[in-house]
Amino acid sequence: MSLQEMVFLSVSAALDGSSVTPGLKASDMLTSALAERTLESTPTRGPDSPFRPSGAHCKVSTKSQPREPGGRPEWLGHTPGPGRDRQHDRVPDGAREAEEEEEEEQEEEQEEEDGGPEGDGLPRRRGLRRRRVTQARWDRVRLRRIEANTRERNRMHGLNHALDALRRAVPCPSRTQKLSKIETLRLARNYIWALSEVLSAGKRPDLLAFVQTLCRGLSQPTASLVAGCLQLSARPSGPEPRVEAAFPGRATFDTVYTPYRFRHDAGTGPCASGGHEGGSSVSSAEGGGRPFPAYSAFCGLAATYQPFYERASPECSSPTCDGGALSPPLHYHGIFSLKHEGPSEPEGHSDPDGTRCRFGTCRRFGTCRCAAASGGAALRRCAAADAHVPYDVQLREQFLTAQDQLNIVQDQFYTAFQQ
DNA sequence: TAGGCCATCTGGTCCT
DNA sequence: AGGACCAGATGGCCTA
Repeated sequence: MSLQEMVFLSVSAALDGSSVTPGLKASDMLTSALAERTLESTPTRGPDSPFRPSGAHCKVSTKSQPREPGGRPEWLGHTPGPGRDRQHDRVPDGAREAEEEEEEEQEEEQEEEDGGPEGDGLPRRRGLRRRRVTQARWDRVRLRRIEANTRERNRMHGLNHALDALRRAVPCPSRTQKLSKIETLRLARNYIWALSEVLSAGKRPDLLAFVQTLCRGLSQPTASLVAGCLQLSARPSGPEPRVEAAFPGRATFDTVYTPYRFRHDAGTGPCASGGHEGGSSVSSAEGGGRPFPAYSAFCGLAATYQPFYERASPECSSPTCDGGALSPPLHYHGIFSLKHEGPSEPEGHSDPDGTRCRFGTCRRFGTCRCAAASGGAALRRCAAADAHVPYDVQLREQFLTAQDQLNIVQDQFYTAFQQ
């Protein structure tokens, strides 16, 4: 926006008594316009900005030439700002910066005493005093910008790592086509929902219905990919055959209800690295990389259990309702509390081995919350620590295998959002 | 070639 | 003051 345009807009806004830019008054716009003029046409955005390299700068540098974290961008060394003295680039001396800074401050103090740069004797208006952009100041600003860029880059890398972990937690990890970020989040949400429905139903569901739940809200390519990974042709409509008829045998169930890493990468993925990922405990506890336990095991136990869930509110029962009041249809003694309740803090204690418990039900304390935040490990530790209820332990320990899986997916989901 | 996806830069805002 | 977080802008890569 040119100075003329900004002045025009500012005046117009002043006449209207409104702001041109939300949160920015007309007077502020005028001030900023003057400040821009003061900076002697040194835009901070756009292709002419000294803060960004001209032309290609983004993906090329990271894909073809991976840039070292915190490394000095190539453009920095030889892209002087407009009107800059190239001599300064050859003398990046800290002493020189300090000297300039001192000189600058002395000049400003002198101007202050003289009553302004013009020396007219009038008291200088502090609010309008503009600090001149010196080389030292310019370098400092640029250095801070570079550091901020590095932090931002690392932050986004962490977010992407969490998303990768989430991709491995959901079914259908295609080695040829990576799920996009948004599709990964949607699929994870659907997966949580589908597993919750399995647990809440307490019986073997239709495979097709399961897959349809997985594919809700996904794009057609992703839905086809999911269906393909689950060895099911994507059919948006039509009769829903019983799983037993369409896919006899348990292998299909294991395929559907078992995340990829438990089938193929058990104990080797990021979840095996320990930490907060929560998957290693499952692998080791179940026999060091053994495939995830048979689906029927926990289904049978679940069927014998008392109803332990509450259905989600029907006003928005479809996972396709993005941003709506969507929660998995399971609320199991407080273990799951995604959206409606939110994560609660433990009620004044930790679980027996000192692990902070969140979200779950600890058998020992009854109201202790654990599991989701730390995967199934914390819940298992809570269970193993109590030796006075062997029957209950056995039942729940077997049931936890399914619970663990759901917790892990939720854990990945939380991790992705907490990054 | 258009559109989707992504990485990066950037400035603003909020928080510690 | 400095860092985290956020959203807009930009341009590259890939695919239909």
